[in-house]
Amino acid sequence: MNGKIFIIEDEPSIIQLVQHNLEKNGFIVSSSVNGNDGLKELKKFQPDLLLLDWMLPDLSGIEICKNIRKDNSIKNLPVIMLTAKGEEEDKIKGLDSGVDDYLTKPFSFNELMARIKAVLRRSNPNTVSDNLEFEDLVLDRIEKRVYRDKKEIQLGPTEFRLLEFFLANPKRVYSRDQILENVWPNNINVESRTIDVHIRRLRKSINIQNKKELIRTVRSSGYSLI
Amino acid sequence: MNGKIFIIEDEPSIIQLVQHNLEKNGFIVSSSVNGNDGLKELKKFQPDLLLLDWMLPDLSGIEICKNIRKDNSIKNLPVIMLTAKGEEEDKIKGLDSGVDDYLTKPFSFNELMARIKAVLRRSNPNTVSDNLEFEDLVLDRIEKRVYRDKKEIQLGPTEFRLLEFFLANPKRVYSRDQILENVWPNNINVESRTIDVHIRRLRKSINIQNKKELIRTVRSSGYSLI
DNA sequence: TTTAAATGTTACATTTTTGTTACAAACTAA
DNA sequence: TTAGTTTGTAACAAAAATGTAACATTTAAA
Repeated sequence: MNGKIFIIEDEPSIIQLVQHNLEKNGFIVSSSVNGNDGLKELKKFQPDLLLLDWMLPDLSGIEICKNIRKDNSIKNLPVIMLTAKGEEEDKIKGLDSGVDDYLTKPFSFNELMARIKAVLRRSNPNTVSDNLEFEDLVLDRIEKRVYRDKKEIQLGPTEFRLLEFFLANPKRVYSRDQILENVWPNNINVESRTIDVHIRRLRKSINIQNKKELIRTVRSSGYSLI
Repeated sequence: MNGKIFIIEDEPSIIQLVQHNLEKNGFIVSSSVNGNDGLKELKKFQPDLLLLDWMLPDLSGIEICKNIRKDNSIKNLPVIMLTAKGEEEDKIKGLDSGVDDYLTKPFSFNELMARIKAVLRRSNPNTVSDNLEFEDLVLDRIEKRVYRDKKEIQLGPTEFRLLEFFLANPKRVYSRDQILENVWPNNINVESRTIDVHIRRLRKSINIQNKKELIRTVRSSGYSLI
């Protein structure tokens, strides 16, 4: 993955979080905290996609979007709009102001990632790769296969999702709660110990002889790759 | 089928639709929403055919076409022009500006496909094939026949469509929903178990002794070839 | 109309996946 | 060290997904 993404969002903590995660996924990211600066920097940066906050201190997201559609040099830039919950969602749904997709805060990073990929795939099919890789581990989302050291490994559905989740941000430590939220279907209640068991199953599957352990336990925090 | 097609068209929804369908039919597709960018990207992409909108925000289709015919490196690129209904059709008919064929919007995808094939067959006979192949499996769309290991196999209509669908992207895992959407006539409601049964029928038909199973079940995800 | 083919559905057997528990082992802090 | 906490592991039962055959209904063909 190697696209460029620009963010216009006035909440620094969101920028930081999203930017950090996107960069880990191989994107090149730049950002701005208000609309006017954003529009200027946008043109310099030439992104493949724009993440745009709905409420900004100066211009609204809608206005920015209209400006973009009018400007020939960036007319076709795909835009994903970010809205706070309840913040006139319907309007956005209704308007075809050229927004390619929108997302309601708070959103999970996985969801954002999925949308980004969908939008990029539409506009620029070569930007997105559907393989997740980490060291000698390869996960093919299209064919739903996993390889370690070029040899295929059989995983159950939950193990697959679990690994997919970790691979999006290798090395990052996830708490059991975070894992639960992102890997299990919504609103499903499972004991937190369940995760340990699945981790154990995943470990069993992806470990091969003479190769190092890939899943790290961080006591009282959670798990991560490497 | 393995040609590369480039699209210059300012209406994203048309691009999306056409691109998606062409890719399903095995073409590699790239696109641009305006003339100037299009001309540049065209040369990089080296397509076997160009779908060109008549009305574009910057250059007109005609101008683009003239540019192409002047440029030695892409001089012979076949072009199919797309025109909105009533949009000076006659002019196009009359002019020999090097357009190989033209099509009036709205057009059916089947019609587009037929023209593309016709044009490609003329210019580059090897690009077009109406056979889908995968390993020792051959599906002939014209004669509606299927062969495994050179021996003909009898399939029911649904089995045929099912196999045709899988063959467009072998190895790719499709969910039952995706299969439903693409193989069954629109808006038809069938139980998702129905798919399993048809898969089973297809399997029964295409499996021959001593040959490996061709349809893979991916538990909780769907099915794929190989 | 009669007959055969194609299709959708259901029921049941089989296999796989999953969640939970119980206990052992490892770790931490006092 | 020891007590308390956290994690690893195996086993088991319950739930879910899939394969298969049989049957009823629809559609097409003769």
